[in-house]
Amino acid sequence: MPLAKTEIFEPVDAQLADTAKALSHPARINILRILNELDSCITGEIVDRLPLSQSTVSQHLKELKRVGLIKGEIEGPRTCYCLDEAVVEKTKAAFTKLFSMFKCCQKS
Amino acid sequence: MPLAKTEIFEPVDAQLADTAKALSHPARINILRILNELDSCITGEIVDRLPLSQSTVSQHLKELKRVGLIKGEIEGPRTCYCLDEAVVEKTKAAFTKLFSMFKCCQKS
DNA sequence: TTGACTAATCGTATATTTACGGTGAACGAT
DNA sequence: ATCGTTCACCGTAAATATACGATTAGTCAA
Repeated sequence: MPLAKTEIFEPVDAQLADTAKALSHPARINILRILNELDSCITGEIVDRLPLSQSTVSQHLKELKRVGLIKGEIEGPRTCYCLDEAVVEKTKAAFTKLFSMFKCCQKS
Repeated sequence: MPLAKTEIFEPVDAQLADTAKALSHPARINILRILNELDSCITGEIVDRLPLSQSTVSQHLKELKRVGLIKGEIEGPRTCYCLDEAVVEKTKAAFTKLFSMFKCCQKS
């Protein structure tokens, strides 16, 4: 990408697009499912449940953390991750708002 | 990316991630808004409304078409684009389902 | 048929993403 | 103090994504 023209657009759309980017890999959606199921867990536990290396999973966690969907808390030698419920709810609201904009979604 | 490991994951997540990828650029979200507003329009009209070149817009349209969110119909020398309402509604449902999975989104 | 117009595609440059193995910092236990 | 464990981060390689100008194919009007 030769120059990210992302700052030219509406902040609302830029933000939504950024969050969509974080959701644009199945591993990351999977991680969200895992964290929702277990409430909170250690990196290693997520690694065990995914067919990816530790370093790759760590990168995916970083991306989810970047957009705020998850929080990581250091507990001794481990890091304990969990969903940031406030951000998850806000994200849900943002997508709901996007889709409720469409005329075709207002009929039903 | 050295080997897309995307096929290892659940088809549901892969599909959702793929659609999220299409939504992961503000220009593409903008295009969806434009098509929703105008019901249908020509490529050139979209180009006029975006701060991007014709070829770049064409690429974004191609990506949206790839995941089915929009349809393009050739009308003489032009192409007329519009939302694929069925796919938009299905996509809305898919995201709603994802977010309704979260415990924190069930409380409210 | 020629000329103008539209838009997809090609080629190119650059940035980002995804994946991995390896390293190292931080912690806890012995 | 040393050792093992955990995991973030580095470097690297390959694939994709984003952007643009230029080209091409197609259509319509004159």
